[in-house]
Amino acid sequence: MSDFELLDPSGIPYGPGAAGAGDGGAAANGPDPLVDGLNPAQARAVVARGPALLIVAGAGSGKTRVLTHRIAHLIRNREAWPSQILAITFTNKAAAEMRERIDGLLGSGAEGMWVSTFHSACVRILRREAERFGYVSGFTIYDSADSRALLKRIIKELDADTYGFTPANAGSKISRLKNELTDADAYSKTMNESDPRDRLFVEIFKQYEQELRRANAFDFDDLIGQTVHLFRAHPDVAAIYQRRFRHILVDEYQDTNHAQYSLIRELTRPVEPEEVERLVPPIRDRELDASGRIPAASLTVVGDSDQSIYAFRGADIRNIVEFERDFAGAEVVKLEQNYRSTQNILTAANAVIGNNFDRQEKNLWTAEGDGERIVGFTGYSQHDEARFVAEEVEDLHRAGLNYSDIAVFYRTNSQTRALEELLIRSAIPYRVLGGTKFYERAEIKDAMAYLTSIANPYDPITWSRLLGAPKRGIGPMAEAHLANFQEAQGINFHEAMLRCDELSFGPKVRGAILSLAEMLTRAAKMAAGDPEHDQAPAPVGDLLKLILDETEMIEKLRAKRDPQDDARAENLEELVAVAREFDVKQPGAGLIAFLTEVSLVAAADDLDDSSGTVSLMTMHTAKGLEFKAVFITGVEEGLLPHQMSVDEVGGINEERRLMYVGITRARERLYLTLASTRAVFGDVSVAMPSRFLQEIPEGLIDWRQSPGEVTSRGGTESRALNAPRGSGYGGSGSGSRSRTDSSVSFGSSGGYSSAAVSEPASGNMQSALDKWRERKKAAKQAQAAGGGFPNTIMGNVRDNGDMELAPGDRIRHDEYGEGRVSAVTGAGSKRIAHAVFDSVGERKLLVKLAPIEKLE
DNA sequence: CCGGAGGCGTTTTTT
DNA sequence: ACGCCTCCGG
Repeated sequence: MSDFELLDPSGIPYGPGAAGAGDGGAAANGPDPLVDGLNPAQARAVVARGPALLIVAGAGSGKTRVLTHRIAHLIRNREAWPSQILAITFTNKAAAEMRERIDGLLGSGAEGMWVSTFHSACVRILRREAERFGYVSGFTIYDSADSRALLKRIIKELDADTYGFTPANAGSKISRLKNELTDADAYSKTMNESDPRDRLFVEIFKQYEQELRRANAFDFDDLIGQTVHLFRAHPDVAAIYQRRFRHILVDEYQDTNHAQYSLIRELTRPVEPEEVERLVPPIRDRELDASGRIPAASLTVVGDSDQSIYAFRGADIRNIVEFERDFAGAEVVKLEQNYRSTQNILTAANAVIGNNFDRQEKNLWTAEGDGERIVGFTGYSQHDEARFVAEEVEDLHRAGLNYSDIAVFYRTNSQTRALEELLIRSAIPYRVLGGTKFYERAEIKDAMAYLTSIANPYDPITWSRLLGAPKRGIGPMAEAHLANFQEAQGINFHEAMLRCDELSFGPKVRGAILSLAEMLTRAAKMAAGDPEHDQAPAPVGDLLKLILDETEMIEKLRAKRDPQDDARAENLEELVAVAREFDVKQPGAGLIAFLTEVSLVAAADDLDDSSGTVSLMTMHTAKGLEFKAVFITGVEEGLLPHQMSVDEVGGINEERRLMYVGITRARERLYLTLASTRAVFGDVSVAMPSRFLQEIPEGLIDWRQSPGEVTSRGGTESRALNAPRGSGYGGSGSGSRSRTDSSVSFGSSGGYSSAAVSEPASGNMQSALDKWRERKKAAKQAQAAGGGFPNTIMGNVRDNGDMELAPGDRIRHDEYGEGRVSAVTGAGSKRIAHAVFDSVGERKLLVKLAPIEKLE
């Protein structure tokens, strides 16, 4: 991504044919592999020409196929060079796939085509044009954590926390405004002058903008917003891109926000004659229309308003609803035939989404037949639910399904804990997409801070981070002195550190600063290379290795006793591997390209079809993906729809669309699971089945265990169990709570709390506390020894140590009963026993953790 | 200046 | 229940 050419590789600028004048039916006679095999609507979407095209693409209706064929069709018919095409996708992975498929359709030569996300495309433009508005090309891209760190400083400085401002709430408000293309100045004109809180917010916003600029940094929202700003403030720059991109295609258009919409608007403006004159290289006559303008690029958007699920980050459904009014001469093509799912799954999806009153009628259908019924299951708790998922995954796998054909969805990331625990125990390979991502881990951010600072030595957030990692005796005091010096002298942080003799530091601190500065300077030289001495820029892997070696970050982690630190050291080694891989895949691309790629990875980019693992993700991350078997978990009121959404206008409808997205990801098998109690913040509470379940026709769901069964059974059991117990904490008010069944709760929390209450009676408060602490410590140690997976439930922790199992051994499992080991595979803590149980048949168990004992 | 311990807020979804 | 942050003792 070092540079880009405005000319086609063939050397002929803006060439083949008169752009925009194609008649669309180029290959009307004779077979055309790009159109044959498509249904009439799809074919129309491929060959339609004109200023604007909206493809309303229902879930699974083959829109990716249509998009790739459309682009290939344009190129093959010589209506456009690849370099004249800009295709916007939702994730980097989707972009890579689309490029590959187009390559496949054309045989070769889709180079020069821009296929990327909004954010990547904008970074590319901004890096190229940064100097025009006071940035330099090596600018840092702040992720939300960096933004929050900056806001935290500003809020502290302004004492704004006393007015209830937090980095999070100020950040989300700023983000919302930026998505509307409102900057601090514009906002200050519309605000309520008499509200001190509003005035303070404007001050925060202003300082935030200033600090970003001083740091030579953009936040996520800036990437889009500043590009729009660039185009509006510099028509000559805009003209370069307006001229270059003759065909713009945008996927998932229903999830574009105002800033993204504005970007598209800017890019699809004609170039006026006065700008045409200033363009270099010179314009050919055939690029111009009769009035001397370069005509507007043709725009194709693909979307489905039923799948709009990003309103919370500013997505505006009106962009797609009003498209026809917005872009004169727009044609609309509807794709309703589904090629992905069975009819049962589609019927359920249609039934659910049909409850949204504010939509256009649309029905998905398939020619493929009904398929299996949807399976429903209600567990007593989220662990019960997770156990069902794990067992069912194993059954599917035994039935011949690859693990990578299976996905488990949930509404919130916190739901992964219970699922992971059961998957680990069942020895099912899985992968969590999104959540706490690799690049968000502290140790990774620490190491990345060095690389970022090399590219942008003006960035205080990054610099502050690397000063303290690893600990080297440079604390907040030293940092503040250096930062003041840096600002006063107008130099960058590395220079300020090199000149720390001019400040009065003690010898120890001074030495630490100088050796750090020396290392950074050396690394920066390596990164830049030296063209005069024929020295190429150093590979990113070498830079990273230098940093890790000199700082001894890995060694220091290994020296600690905490097993978590071993995992951190491994993560750093993994990072080196990632960098090396980047160097191989994009030789000579350079440090900035690496940093950009890392900043813009999306959750779904991690998906690897060949990994052979079950995929866990939120339903948001699942958008655009498909799997043979899909589990939607936590289908409960308060979770799906989420509690937070019920008060928001349109909140429920958006949740319903989310459910719709989830359902329509499934090709063959769909499971809907829930639990009748769920632990939230540690407290167990009763969960009700989601309203969305009632919207699915009854006969479609095969309930293995219905919500009704569990409530009645669990209720009876739990009442007997908890009869003397009162509500909440104190157990003394017993019996006062037996009015309705809905207030019963299960699980161990009741047991624990009554034990805690009775403790003071038999001793003093102190000893009870000590005992509790000891228990907690023991649990922690056991967990660490057991491989350290998160959120093990206390009392459930197991460690079978080095239990020896051999084929033929009899074992007893807490849930499955007795069985016989048929084989043992794997090694060490990952040893897996394959066993046949008398009651439930074949199961795989992780020897170290499974609740089993060996029978003699 | 650094590490541990206790206190507090946290969870809706993401580029 | 957990992790982050702050406060306190070396």
